Amino acid sequence: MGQRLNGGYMPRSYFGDVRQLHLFSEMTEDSYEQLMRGSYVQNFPPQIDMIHEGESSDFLHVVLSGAVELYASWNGRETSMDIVRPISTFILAATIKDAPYLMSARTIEKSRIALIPSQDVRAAFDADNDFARAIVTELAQCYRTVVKTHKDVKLRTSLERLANYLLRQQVRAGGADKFDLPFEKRVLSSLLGMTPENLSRAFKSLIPYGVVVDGRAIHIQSPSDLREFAKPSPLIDDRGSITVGGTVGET
Amino acid sequence: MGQRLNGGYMPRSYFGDVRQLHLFSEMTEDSYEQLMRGSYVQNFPPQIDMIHEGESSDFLHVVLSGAVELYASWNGRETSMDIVRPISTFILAATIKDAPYLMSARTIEKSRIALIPSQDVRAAFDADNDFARAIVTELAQCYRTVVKTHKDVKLRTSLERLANYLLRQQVRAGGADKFDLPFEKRVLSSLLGMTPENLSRAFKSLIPYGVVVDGRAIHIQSPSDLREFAKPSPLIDDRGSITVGGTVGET
DNA sequence: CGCTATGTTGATCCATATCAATAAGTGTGG
DNA sequence: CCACACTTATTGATATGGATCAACATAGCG
Repeated sequence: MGQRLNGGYMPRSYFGDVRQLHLFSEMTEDSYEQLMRGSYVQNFPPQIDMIHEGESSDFLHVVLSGAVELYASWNGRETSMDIVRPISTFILAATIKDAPYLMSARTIEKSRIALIPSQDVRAAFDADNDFARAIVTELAQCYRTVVKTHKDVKLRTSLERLANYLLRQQVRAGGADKFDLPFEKRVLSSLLGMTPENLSRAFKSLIPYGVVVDGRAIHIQSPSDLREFAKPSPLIDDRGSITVGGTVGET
Repeated sequence: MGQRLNGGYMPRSYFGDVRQLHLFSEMTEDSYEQLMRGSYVQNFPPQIDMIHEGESSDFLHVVLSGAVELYASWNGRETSMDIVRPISTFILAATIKDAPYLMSARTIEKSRIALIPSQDVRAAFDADNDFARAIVTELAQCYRTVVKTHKDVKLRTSLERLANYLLRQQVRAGGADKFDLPFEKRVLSSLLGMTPENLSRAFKSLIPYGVVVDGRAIHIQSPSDLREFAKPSPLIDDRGSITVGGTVGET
């Protein structure tokens, strides 16, 4: 403990950013100061591997800016599991259980990451009852999100997953009929469990439903047609949409 | 509240069975008595739907005997998500979040189920700090199990999933080279994300690796050959194996 | 401005689903 | 306890979603 890599101790200017997460907002000031004392902030360029599955979980990570891809590998294959955007934590479960990471993480953009020593998180968990309860809420949320993702994969074809993904993104874009994909199509294809080639063709297949694609720009010309095809369900597609500092919408 | 369906209040004879779950073992005697006071036990025949996805979560369920299939549906399709065996709880996350069930549940055998009113669970969660911490451990466990299942589906072919499933079952059977499938092949195929026809052919494809199947009886003649093909990974295949009252093996 | 990574398109292959028919269990009631 | 009925499992034939391989186009980026 105490070894500083780069970036040094966490500047107090970030204290507020991290604190606004549900996970930390109800902690006692004491516990929070204690946690931050051993934490630090690092800046990463894009495409940097931060953690690798199988390693022991030394830090709880908080994405302050940028974007992080969680992915998994087996037998030479690789798949994207989730994309984490500010301001959220990741690998909380591994931290709490003091168990190896189940997923790897790499930046997909230039990112600023807060690193909180796992043993400090566990100490706060033991000492602070409200923090323990906040972790329950967070983990229940994470659990339900993975269950939804798993239903998505097992119950839908790749075309249906894409259609529903676009509708979810439209919601995140505030309902606008034009928005940009938040990352490369290559990453999207892996996230949706398909190949880049298949994704390319899937976009084509959605033209009859009024989906127009130009690079990363998506135009949903006829939301009703797309919805009729996609048949979105709150039990799969309602994901916690984030407005900085608060989760909006029950999940 | 207070409406008794059938089975009446929980007989004290079950108090110990439920208490031995990690989830409840560290509760104060007070909180535990409080929880049990409003709970009851019901016996179900096989193939009975107990809860349906989308409903609000009125009870935390505990499987005391038998087996329960968690499954999910969308647009006329259905898939098995997990099988819950004694003694375990299910739908804890929905209970805690007071959110709708994401999965349905039906008995696959004659089963005895304890029903604990969700509001009592939430009350205990608020009042009992140790219980809150036990829930964290349980949810982290659940989360990691779903992540593993999701990796299994996204990274492996159906044949590879079957091979690894058999190896996991072998572990559960204490390493014996002969054991029985714990439920119908139809259910197994859905759990593994394939059709019954495909499962039937998959078993055939494993013959070269020394897998002999006769009804539900499995004989793994050459574990080393099967392992060489299946390439099991602790980051996917180590699932919490249960010895009544305790989880054995880190997950 | 050219290199390299990303994305598209076409041809083909493979895994898995579907449809159809049969066989084998399994449970139920006479 | 057996016979029937119904469900589950197997097997074969075929269809299809999606992967792979290959070539080319395009877009970022240094």
